[in-house]
Amino acid sequence: MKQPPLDDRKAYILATVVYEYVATAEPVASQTLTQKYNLGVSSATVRNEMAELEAGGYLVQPHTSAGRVPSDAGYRTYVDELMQPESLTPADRRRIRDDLHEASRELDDLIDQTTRLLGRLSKSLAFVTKPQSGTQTFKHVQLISIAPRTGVAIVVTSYGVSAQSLFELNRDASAEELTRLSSALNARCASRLMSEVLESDVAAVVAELGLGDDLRGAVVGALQSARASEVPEIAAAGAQNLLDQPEFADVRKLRSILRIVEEQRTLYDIVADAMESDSASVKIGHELGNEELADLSVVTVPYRFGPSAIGMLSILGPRRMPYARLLALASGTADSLSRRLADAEIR
Amino acid sequence: MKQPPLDDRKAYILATVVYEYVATAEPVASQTLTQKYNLGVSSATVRNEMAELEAGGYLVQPHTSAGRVPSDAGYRTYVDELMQPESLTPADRRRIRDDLHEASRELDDLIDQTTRLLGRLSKSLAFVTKPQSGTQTFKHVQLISIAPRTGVAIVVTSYGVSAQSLFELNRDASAEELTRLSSALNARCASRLMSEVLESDVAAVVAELGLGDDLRGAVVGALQSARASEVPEIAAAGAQNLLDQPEFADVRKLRSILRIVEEQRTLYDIVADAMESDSASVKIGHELGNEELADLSVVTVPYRFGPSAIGMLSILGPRRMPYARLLALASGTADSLSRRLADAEIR
DNA sequence: TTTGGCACTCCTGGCTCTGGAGTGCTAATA
DNA sequence: TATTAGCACTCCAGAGCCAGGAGTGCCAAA
Repeated sequence: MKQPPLDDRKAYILATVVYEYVATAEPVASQTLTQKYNLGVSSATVRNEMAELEAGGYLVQPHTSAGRVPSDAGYRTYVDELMQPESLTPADRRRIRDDLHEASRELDDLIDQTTRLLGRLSKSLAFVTKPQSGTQTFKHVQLISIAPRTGVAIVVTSYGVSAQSLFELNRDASAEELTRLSSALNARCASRLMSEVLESDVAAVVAELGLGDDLRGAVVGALQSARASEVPEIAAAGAQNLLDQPEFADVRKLRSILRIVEEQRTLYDIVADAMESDSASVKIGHELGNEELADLSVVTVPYRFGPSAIGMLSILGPRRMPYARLLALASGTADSLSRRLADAEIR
Repeated sequence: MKQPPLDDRKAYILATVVYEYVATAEPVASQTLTQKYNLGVSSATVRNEMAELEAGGYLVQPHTSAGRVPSDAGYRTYVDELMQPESLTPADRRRIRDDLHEASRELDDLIDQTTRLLGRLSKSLAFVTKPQSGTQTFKHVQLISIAPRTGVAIVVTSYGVSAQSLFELNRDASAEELTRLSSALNARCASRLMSEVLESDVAAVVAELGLGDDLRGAVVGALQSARASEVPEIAAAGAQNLLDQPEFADVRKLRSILRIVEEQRTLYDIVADAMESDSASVKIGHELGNEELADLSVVTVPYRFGPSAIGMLSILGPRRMPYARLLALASGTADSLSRRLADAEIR
């Protein structure tokens, strides 16, 4: 498993094997390469090179007399060093623009629609984490009485309306009372980061106005649901696209995936460190850290609100995926989403 | 395909075949019946009876020398006339109560959680339509200014907060102005059915107060998203459960299903007439009216808000499903959901 | 009307065999 | 030394075949 730097010809052969395997899903034979790509050498030479690439850990042979298939390390080298970055096709670019342009302004709906779009374009399973609270700022809270002893607290953040929560009171609260509380809270907390709007702020204001514990609870509840939870919600779409891939001819493969999508925790673990690094990331096979997902890969790209990443947009597919194309697709979609969010920002 | 009424023994045999096939997924042989169920007759007699049941269209034979399997008509007769209704097991009852008790009070979340619960309990694919507007009444609208020229309109209905919509204005609107408009709308429309709150009402109030077209648009937008659309949203969960069933060993089966779940239209068509009839309904195989779903069945049960059905709760599984158990499960869950909604009602 | 008996059908799984694809190695060549 | 033609070898995929067994249908007897 020594991995010396590859000379040009080996690099080209590795890249070609990946390319061909991605396209055909069949182990790649030396002869296929010499026929389809003009290497200028015979298939015997290619065989020698391939044997060395296998010794170096870049290729594997499903069985003795079969062609070669890239290993995790092979894909990794391809992604890091060999592949030609692609840019979006005009058709895709237009499609993204149009779809997101007419998308909802509500944050949740916007994320859902983006996820579905990405699923369709990538013909894979797409998933998108909903924004985390990092840069979300508090804009407004409003308490409304909607029935005797019943009210609703609405929290608006810079991303838009992000939570409402019903509450019940021990007694009727007058409209003025609620308005006074709302105004005082707004004055005290306006434009702070959501993470810095604390329960103690609420308690202070409520105490100052001489109001009851029930109102304090109502506001705190609404703030809590407005703050993203530790594991953000994740929207997913396009699972059925995976069924077209030959690697899922066996149903058991699929079961693990569907289960993982349904319990979002694992999905989140996969993208969490990409979120940290704040840049595009590709995880290949065993790099996903989950034996059940060992023949899958994930491409992850952050989307932004202003300067900082607030969520991730991912594509999950067979390890044999068109990495360059999917990276372009994810980046393009993330850019559009970021722009869309910036436009809709509440200042 | 004559279908004379079945004598007792034939009925018992048919019921047993269904029961056994549901349990084992293997064609049922005459000997299996005589061994496992004490029929008091020999397998030869059972064979004769089964041949007649086949002539009557209740059973089919996968091939000449195999056991029998129920036909659509066989299942239908079983469901309509032969099966023993079940009631919930105490364990399930407790599970439903506990899960829904700690569920969210927000309508959307509540439906999502109910769907997941039903998917887990039924070990099948569960889907639940979100409420349609039939009996939803208008409770409250509130316009809030949250930034210069930007506001949000919140609509609260009897089901709870059901829509918010951001709007922009040509000019700054004062808080009083917005409050006045909100109050006037509330006074005019309180407790009307959502379907009877019309754009003309909004226009009238806006005109009366001498306000601008932009405000009118804002309110109308919020009302529109609060009204359920023609095809309501449908929550689905548990697709991966289907993978455990032998009928999905072939991946192509699954593809159709996942596609149908993703585009909700077909799902809605399936339950739409059950919605009309306002009672539990079972659709078996071809009764679903879709060749791709011909070896599936669906159990559908309405849930209520007060006296009238506002949505449906369905379980989709292989035609070979435990009908009595799933009916009990769906009914029990629907009851709990209805009760939960009634408790949370905003009066 | 029921039932034991029996011939018959058809599926399933295992086995063998063959063709072909692809390799690795060796020896010749540039 | 790097390349290549040639060839033996390996292994898979698919076809064909066979045997076992499960289950039926029917007949004739009870």
